[in-house]
Amino acid sequence: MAYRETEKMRQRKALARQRILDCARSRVSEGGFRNAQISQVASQAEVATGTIYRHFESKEELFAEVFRAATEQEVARVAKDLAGDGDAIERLERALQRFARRALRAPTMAWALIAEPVDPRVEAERLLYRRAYAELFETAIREGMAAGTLPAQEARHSSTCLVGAIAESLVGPLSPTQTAHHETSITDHEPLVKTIVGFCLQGVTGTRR
Amino acid sequence: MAYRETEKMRQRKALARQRILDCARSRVSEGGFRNAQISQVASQAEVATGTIYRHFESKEELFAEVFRAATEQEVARVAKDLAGDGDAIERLERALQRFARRALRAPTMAWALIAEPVDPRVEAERLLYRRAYAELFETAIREGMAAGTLPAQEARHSSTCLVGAIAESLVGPLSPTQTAHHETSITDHEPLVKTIVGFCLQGVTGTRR
DNA sequence: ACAAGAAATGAATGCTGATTCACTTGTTAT
DNA sequence: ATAACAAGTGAATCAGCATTCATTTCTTGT
Repeated sequence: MAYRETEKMRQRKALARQRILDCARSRVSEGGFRNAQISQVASQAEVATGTIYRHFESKEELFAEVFRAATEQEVARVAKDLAGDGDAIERLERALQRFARRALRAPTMAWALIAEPVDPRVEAERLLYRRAYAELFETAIREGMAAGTLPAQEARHSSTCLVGAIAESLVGPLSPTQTAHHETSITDHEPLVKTIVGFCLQGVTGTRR
Repeated sequence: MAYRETEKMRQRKALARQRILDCARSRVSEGGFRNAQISQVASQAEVATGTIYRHFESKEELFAEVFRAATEQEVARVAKDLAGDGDAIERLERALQRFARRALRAPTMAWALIAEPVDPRVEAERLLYRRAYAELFETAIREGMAAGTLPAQEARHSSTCLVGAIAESLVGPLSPTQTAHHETSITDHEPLVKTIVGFCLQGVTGTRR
């Protein structure tokens, strides 16, 4: 009996794993999932390609985890905004507004998370998180309905519409072709943000005919 | 001086080309773009794989054309509905409703067109057509604004929200995992359709705060 | 019927990365 | 120091398809 996994080793491994995840994420935030190859991630993380497979089942698994981590952060932020002060409408407004602004500030990553064509394993993760967003909004809508600030409606479907409206509105402005050139130009996105949020709130606040 | 392309030949070629397109489309409507391989299309069209390259630059080009044709049809239908009788609101309602119902009736094809991960050449086509839809809606919204049936708004952005809301709402119900099992079960989609349309109309008709 | 060329064929090739694995290096307990 | 085993390495392999191209089959005008 000689080698036994020790705490030190466990930490070192965890560290390496984290470093790989971080590098993968940084790769994605540069050029999207498309040009994040295993070999690149490996060299950036200063490990051999083979090592990556010691920490992750497969490429898809690795990137699914990258996706998960990145999106969890976003979901948490939205959740926080939705849990803040004010009535349901105000909270929805704040959450939507900030979400859109954050996305527009980190366009490549946002595009990768929202709209980039990805392989099925990662796409599955995306669907999961779209649902997560929708559920957060759904809860807020229900609260609004209970408090009487929002009219009766199918909260589930409304929230989905909301997610779709904001995602679609961002796709254009975020897409690499749009972003590529005037990377630095300070396009004023505020009108866009205002309309998106306006539309969404209307959709939710209006009374059904 | 011997062979000269004749009318008969030209027609025959056009026919073959069309048959290839049709088969490609049928492949897609079965399992999406993902499992539509050149070799399969070829065998279904009863030509050799090489022949396909006599008619199309590349796989992507072929499928971009499939996409174009399928989507053009849809765009035309929406355009027609938007050009019908009634005020802007009624026309928008009709167009949205029918669009959703058609999609839900042919889920695999709709999913391929709306949400399936596809390669860049085809994705480009998709963006184009999302824009086309948005522009149709935009026009309708402007007409409504001019006629006084709709309040002043950024028609461009509103229409994008509209496209997003409807697309997102359909993704869940259309996705293969949802569709696969209860293929035949007659899920009643009407409540969904009703909420989507309600949300969209609200988003467009409500007065800005 | 035949020559000149076009179109069709499909087996062989090529490409792009992900994945593997025989080997090297590192770690632990004695 | 050494045995026992784990972790790390990266060149070689593999896989899945798209694409090519030498060869065969078909068309046409004379």
